[in-house]
Amino acid sequence: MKKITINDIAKALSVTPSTVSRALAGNTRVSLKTRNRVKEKARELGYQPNVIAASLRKGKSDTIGLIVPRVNRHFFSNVISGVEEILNPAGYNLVICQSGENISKEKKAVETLLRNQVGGIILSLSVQTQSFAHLEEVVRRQIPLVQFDRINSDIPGYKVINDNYTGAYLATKHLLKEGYKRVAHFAGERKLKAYQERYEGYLKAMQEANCDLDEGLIFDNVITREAGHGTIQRVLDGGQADAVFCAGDYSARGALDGLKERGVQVPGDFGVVGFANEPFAELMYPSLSSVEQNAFEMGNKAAAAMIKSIEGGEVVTEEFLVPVRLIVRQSSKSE
Amino acid sequence: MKKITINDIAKALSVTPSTVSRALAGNTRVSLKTRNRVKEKARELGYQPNVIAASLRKGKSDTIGLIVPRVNRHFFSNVISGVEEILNPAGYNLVICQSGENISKEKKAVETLLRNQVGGIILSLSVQTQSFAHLEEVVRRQIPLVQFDRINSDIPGYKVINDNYTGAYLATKHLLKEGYKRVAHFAGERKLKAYQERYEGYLKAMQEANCDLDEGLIFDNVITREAGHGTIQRVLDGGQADAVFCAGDYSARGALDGLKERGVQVPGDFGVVGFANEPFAELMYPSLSSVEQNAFEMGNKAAAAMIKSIEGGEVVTEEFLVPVRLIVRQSSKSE
DNA sequence: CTGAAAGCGCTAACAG
DNA sequence: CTGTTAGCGCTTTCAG
Repeated sequence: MKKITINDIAKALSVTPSTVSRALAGNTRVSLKTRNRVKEKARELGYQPNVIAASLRKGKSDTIGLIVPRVNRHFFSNVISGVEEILNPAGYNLVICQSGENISKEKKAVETLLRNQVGGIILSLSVQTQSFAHLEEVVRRQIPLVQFDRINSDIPGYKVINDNYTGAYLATKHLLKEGYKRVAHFAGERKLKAYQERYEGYLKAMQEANCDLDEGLIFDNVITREAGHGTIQRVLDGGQADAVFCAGDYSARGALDGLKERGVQVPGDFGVVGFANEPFAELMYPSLSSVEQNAFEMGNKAAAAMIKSIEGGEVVTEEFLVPVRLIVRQSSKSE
Repeated sequence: MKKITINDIAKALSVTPSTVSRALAGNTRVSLKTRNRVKEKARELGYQPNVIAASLRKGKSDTIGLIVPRVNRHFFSNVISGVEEILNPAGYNLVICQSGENISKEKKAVETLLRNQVGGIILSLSVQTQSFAHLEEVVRRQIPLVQFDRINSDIPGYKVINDNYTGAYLATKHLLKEGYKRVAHFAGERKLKAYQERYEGYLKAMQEANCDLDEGLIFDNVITREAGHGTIQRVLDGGQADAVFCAGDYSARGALDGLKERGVQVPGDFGVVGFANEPFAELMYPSLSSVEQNAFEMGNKAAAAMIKSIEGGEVVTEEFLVPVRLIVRQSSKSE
């Protein structure tokens, strides 16, 4: 029941381990005949390569680390699928870590991946993250780093982001076109670029419509269902808005809950558009209009960028924009 | 920009690498003073242990592999969180692989994990899986294996499962109690124990109610939304049932869609209960009654079982039952 | 309490 | 086309 190694194959065939290693790697410098004998014997003995040993020797591994805030978010789990779809056929393995939207878990995840000598790290920042020493360390160690969605532009390397600006612009414009006049915005953590861009897209649409830009229409850091639910009450009490564009579907859901409780007619008296097109959006009553992000494609692009980084050698700083599209449902109709 | 190793620390302190290794491991056989000097110097130099090298030497790693059909299923992503909650504090890392409900991807995942010398594998079988050579290989190699949810009882090792039987029993009984007479069952792949048990729980409730057990009420392998949608048409055409207990929420959702299209009143004319309590269950209209599985706790238990396997040494075969509960919503009321 | 030495399994110069 | 040799970074006997 001993583990069988290339040495065992070598002995059985009276060749050296180097030859076996080369043969297994498909190196054409060893004769086709030998290559086949080696492969045959390997199968016969039930040989399984020890990638740990190979990684140690090569100082590199074919494992890519992926850090996401949480795997049970529709968006992130689809990104994961997208990443896998590219990475697996290319011979890379994926290790997934969760930061739980928590900076210290994020740091620990980075550290763990580095200690495991991963070949590269793909990550989306936690909302909490404000300091970036852990990312700088990755760069300093020359480990390829690809950021997606929630990124920090100051860190070198490839980045893959949604066209948040356009999505927000379209969503807001749509509400205005449907006849809503005073569109509020439930923003996310604006220190994160994704949320800042949604904010800007919203602003742009409002300015184009010559809306009197009221700071009182902007509510920062409203991303959870609870926050959405609480904030919509304040909006209704103040009476300053008749619609809201939310930077996320969860706060939109909370807002819809709150509106229902207060007996406000949606759509009609109040319009709501979210962002992310979570699976629950189409199931709600009224169904929630939302901006769909192409999570799967983001995953594809991030993985492709990672492979390029690894194989390219040098660090390239470039941002890829993934298009989004507005999905109009009931919550934002004119009536 | 060289990587710093224990040798560097050893040189800087004029001790040997062995001492550094022991000191870092907290071995009390080295003096407290030396231990502190080593740790201090390690910090100063920015030392990061190379777990790859340690794993190679020890022939074991602190990485646990987790194989799930897909991460973007509510149930599985919650299991992941539950597993992480136990594993991380215990000093283990988690590698997550997706089988995509596909036997060959599942086999490849197992192989990859073995090649990476993981310390153990936690998995839930893909629906497709009918042959188990890959699991036997894991056992043969003496790698701890913990199965959860979709398990094969013939493979040795710990198993963590839902109380599927009771859940199905309660769901079916509830429908009967609400006045539905002829309850159909949309079963899953009955070769999988989880689905077989749900089937048996259903049977038991039907028998207790002295229902004329009609084979025509049982529909095998109906787990997707599409299958549920298609099958409910046949049920309605046949007119043999006035309610259905589905082995999963997706088929229940499909059934609900189909019933709505046909203008059948739910609840009232037809009752529906699902299984899994997916997030969409409470949002549907009518909201879907379902059996909630405690995914998070399953994850906890599976992780704890894994640690026990690793630390215990010998293979213990034992099944842990995780309780479930029926959540009654609109779709199964009497009217 | 610390050191010396060997080796986990594999790869990659360098030779021939 | 194949062999020799050295070593990736760490842990662990065995000595002392």
